[in-house]
Amino acid sequence: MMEDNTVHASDSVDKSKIIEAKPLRSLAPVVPKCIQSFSSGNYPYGFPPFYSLEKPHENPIPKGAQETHVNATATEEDTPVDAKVTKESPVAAKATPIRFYKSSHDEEVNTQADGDVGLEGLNGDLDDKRKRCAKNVQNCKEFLKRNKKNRETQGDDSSSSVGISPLLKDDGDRETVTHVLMTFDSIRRRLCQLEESKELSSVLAIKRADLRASNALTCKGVRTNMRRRVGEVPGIEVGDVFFFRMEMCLVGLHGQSMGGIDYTNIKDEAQEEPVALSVVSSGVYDDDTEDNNILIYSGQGENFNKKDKHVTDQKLQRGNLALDKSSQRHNEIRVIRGLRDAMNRSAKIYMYDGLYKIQDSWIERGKSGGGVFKYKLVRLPGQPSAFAAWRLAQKWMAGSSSRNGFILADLSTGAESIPVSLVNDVDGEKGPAFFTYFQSLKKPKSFGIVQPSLGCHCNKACVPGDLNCSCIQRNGGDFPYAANSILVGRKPLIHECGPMCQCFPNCKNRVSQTGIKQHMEVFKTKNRGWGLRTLDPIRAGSFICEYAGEVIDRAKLCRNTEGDRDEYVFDTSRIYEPFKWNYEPSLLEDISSKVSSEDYTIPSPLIISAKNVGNVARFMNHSCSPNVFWQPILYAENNQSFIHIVFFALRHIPPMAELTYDYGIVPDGHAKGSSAPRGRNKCFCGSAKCRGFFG
DNA sequence: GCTGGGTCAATCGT
DNA sequence: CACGATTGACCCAG
Repeated sequence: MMEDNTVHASDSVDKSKIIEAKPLRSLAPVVPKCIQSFSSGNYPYGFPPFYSLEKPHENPIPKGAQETHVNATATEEDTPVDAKVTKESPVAAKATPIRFYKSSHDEEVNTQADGDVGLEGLNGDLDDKRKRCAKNVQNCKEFLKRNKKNRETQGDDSSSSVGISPLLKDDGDRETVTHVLMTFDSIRRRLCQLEESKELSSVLAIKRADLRASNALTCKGVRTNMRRRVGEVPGIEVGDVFFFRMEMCLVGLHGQSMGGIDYTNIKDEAQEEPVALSVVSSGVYDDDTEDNNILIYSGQGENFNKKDKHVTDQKLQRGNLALDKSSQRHNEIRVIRGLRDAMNRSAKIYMYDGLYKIQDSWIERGKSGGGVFKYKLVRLPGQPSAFAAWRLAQKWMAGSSSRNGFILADLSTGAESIPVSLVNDVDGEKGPAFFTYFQSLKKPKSFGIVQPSLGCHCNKACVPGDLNCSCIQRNGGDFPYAANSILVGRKPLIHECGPMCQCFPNCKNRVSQTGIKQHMEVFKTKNRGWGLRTLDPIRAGSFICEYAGEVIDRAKLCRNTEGDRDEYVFDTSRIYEPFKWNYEPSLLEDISSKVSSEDYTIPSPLIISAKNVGNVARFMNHSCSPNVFWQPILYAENNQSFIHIVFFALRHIPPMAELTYDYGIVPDGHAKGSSAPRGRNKCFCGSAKCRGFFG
């Protein structure tokens, strides 16, 4: 492939060349489109006041917020140890952001004079409105700037309940990385929800929830691995997936919010030179190769000078220079591989593919004729398969590659719109015991909760922010799902639209009723029987599946327990360790702080047996640090409402990862006959937080 | 339902 | 301390 147009960098490049600085873009004044939104709707602020359906004591209580948070998070692996030590700090207590707009919530009226533009001019003339909007935008920008300035002082505020200790901010660990990522996404989801329901006036429109969420975290010091480093990053594992560039910034994997090459200057004896830290290959420069252990990475820099319309060569500076130096030093470089999201074509998924070293570099003629730097990165041996495994999984899904231990293409035999494959590359077992595949609940006639009002009367689909929709009302005014059917937050009960509703079946409030969306497979584990794993990367909050099966009563469960044990039982009356998944309101002080309980409070216990009838959920194993959680969901069918147990992704899940949830613990009183320890299973989840048993 | 151009933006080194 | 090179994420027109 080395042809005439290919020259080795070391031979013929004038490394002293310096690029001409030229602006690539120009800033234009922004005129907000604010007039329509102010005049729309019957209510002055765009939406009517409503009363939360939650119990009153579940509403925000800023007073004890610190303690509450600590308790709520202590259970999951997302709270750094140091963050639990909350010493009194007057700074933290009075750290009030400058509010630059009025909240749309009546009870959250802005009292701060500074930057308060208010909405009292709503009835003024259009010019006045436009001016106010412009001022609002101005204030918004000032706010962000001020946030930036405050970072150094606020960022060190480790006494804040949400902050991270200075030590962990420099060098993280797995727990902290997970905590930061989950906090980021919880806020991002909430911002999307607010934006989609138009609870914010259009001047405050959050076009980029990812950036706003990241800004909130940076201001509060919820970051980790801020020390820039060569090589591996503590707490980040090869194969981890990310859905936004900002996520990688926040956990110190790749410090550039946009740039593909991250580098830093390091000082040696009297010498200072740039070295590369990480590169993101996102497919825009066709740097793909057949061999997944090799990455041909293109240098940065335009090949076309827009000013004088001349073809230019890339210069050996910035990222290119850093890559060159790293090559000479034989430094490790982290590689992040990006691919289009198959579920959401406009989005991208990034996977950390481990450490590489530059083996070769040269200059090639690009399509426009200008010189382009090329770096051949080779993956270091001994690392777990990540990107390669992902690509292989894609081939399996496409059916273009055969595989070891393949038993069945579709275990659901067409019941699911996406096939569920069955594989065993561990031993000779040909498959799990016989059962009937069924997607939902089979319930006795006696079961069901009759509700006075059934179903909404929306025509077409239910729209977020439409408070006339009775289903949205039942959800406390919130639409439970954000774009891409991502669950925004956990609640004791979520109300979906159902067959009784008049909205179309494609209404976005029926996420749990449309079947699985991920490619999954049932596989034989080494020590836990059959398990369920995903072939697709899964975003936090994604619907996975319902726990399908037969609704049974406790008497029947006990009968089963005495004979051969029913291992395929879901029982809501078990004890489930609480964990925090929803957004932390104190990170969104300037926007809105509606909190809902994350406790499981099922009115009457629900027991589902998937022994004879069930879906993929029956294969999900237990873990003490799971990546999936369950959420009760209610909707009406046949004049009755039923609770369904529905699983969602707790965090981002890489392809080929096993899906697990917490089975909970059977209360001693229920372990009828047999003594508690005997009724319980030894846990093989292998997590650091393993309780040792479950069930 | 896809593509392509336009817009606005966070970061860290210069 | 301000600036600028980088190209992501999203939106809307075609």
